[in-house]
Amino acid sequence: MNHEYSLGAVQVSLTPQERFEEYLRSKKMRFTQERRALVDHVFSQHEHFDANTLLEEVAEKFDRKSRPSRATVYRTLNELVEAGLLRKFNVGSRDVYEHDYGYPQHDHLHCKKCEKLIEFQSDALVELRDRVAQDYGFRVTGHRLIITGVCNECRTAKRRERRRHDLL
Amino acid sequence: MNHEYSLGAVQVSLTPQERFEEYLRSKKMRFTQERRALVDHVFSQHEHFDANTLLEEVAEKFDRKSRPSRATVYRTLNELVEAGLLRKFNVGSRDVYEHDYGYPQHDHLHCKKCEKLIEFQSDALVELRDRVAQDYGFRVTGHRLIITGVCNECRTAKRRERRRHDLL
DNA sequence: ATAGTTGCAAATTCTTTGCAAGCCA
DNA sequence: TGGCTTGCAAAGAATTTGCAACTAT
Repeated sequence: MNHEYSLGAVQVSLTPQERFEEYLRSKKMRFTQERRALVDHVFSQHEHFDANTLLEEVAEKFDRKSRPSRATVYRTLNELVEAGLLRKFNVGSRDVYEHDYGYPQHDHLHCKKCEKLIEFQSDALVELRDRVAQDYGFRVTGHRLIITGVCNECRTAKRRERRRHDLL
Repeated sequence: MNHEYSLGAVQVSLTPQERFEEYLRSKKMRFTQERRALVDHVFSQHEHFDANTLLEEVAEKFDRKSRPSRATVYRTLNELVEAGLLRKFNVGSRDVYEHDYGYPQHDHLHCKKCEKLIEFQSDALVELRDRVAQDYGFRVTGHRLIITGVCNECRTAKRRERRRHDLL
C-alpha cells in the first residue's frame, strides 16, 4: 500500500489480502486465484472505481487464461463489500467503490463538471450526525454525505474561458 | 396540499400543477392529460416513493383507458425532476423520489430494518457544508446526507423481543 | 474426495427508445 | 394542420444466476 492516501491511513493489523482470507475462512469460502488477483488489484491503487472500470482494468492486466470473468468480478466485489474491505455508494448514476478497510471515515465533494470525487474529513459532521440521531432515538451505524457542485479547477477553467470569450 | 408535511412548507406562488405547466410551456412541451394526472397524483401525498410504487398506484387509481403507460410514467418522472418539482435520490438499492417544489431543504435518517425515511433539518449542517466547500474552493450547488441505522420503533421492538426471549 | 468456484450464457431488473397512431395548441 | 405525445414492444444497460466443468482443501 505505497500509494497516495490523502487522508492518511488507519492502523490495521492485517493486509487487505489477509483480512479477506480470514473473512472467507469464517464463511467456509475459498481463497481462490481469482479472488486473490482481485483483492490485490483493487488495493494496489486508491482511486474510486466502478464495476465497469475494474472489468476493463482486469481485461487489460490479465491474459485471457488467467482473467477472472465478469461474473466473478461482480461476485467478488459483493464479497469485498460484505467483508468490509470496500464500500459502495452511488454518485449521480454510477455505483462507485472505495477502500474501507484501513482507511479513515470520510465524505465527498462531487464535481458535476469533471465527475471528480474529493475526500474530506470532518469530526464536526460526525458530532452533528450523532446529535441529530439522538434527537430521534435513532441508533446510527453510518452515514454518507455528498456535497455536489463545481470544483476549483473547473471553476477557474470556466472563468478563463469566459474571459477569453469577453476579449473576442 | 392538505397533507402532513413534517417540516412545514416553503412559500411558493404557484401550485405544482401550475409550475409544471409553466415549465412545459417554456420548453414548448404540452400539458397533456397524462402529465396532469401524474403531477396531481404525485403531489396529493407526501410520502417518498419509487417508480414502481407509482406505477402500481397509477394502475390501481386509473382504469385501463385513462391510465398513463409505463413509458409515460418514466418520462414524466424525469421531466418532474428536470422541472425541479421532484428530487430523486438513492437509498440502499432503491431510487426514491420526494417533493422538492414548495418543500424545505432537509436530509434523512434511513432505518435499515423497516426501510423508513425520517426527515430532519439542520442549519448547522448547511453551515458546515459551506465551510468545507470553501476550504476546497468548491462552489456548492447542493448536498445529500443520509444517516443509516435503526429507528426508535425498530429498536424498541427488538428490545421487547429480546426481553420476551430472556423470560422463556 | 468433495464441497465450494468458475465461466458461460441465459435470465433479471429497471429504464429508455423507435415508431405509428393519436392528441393538443 | 403540424408538431408534440402516447403506447407498445423491443432494445439497452447493469447485474445476477443456473449449471456443468473445475479446483482448493
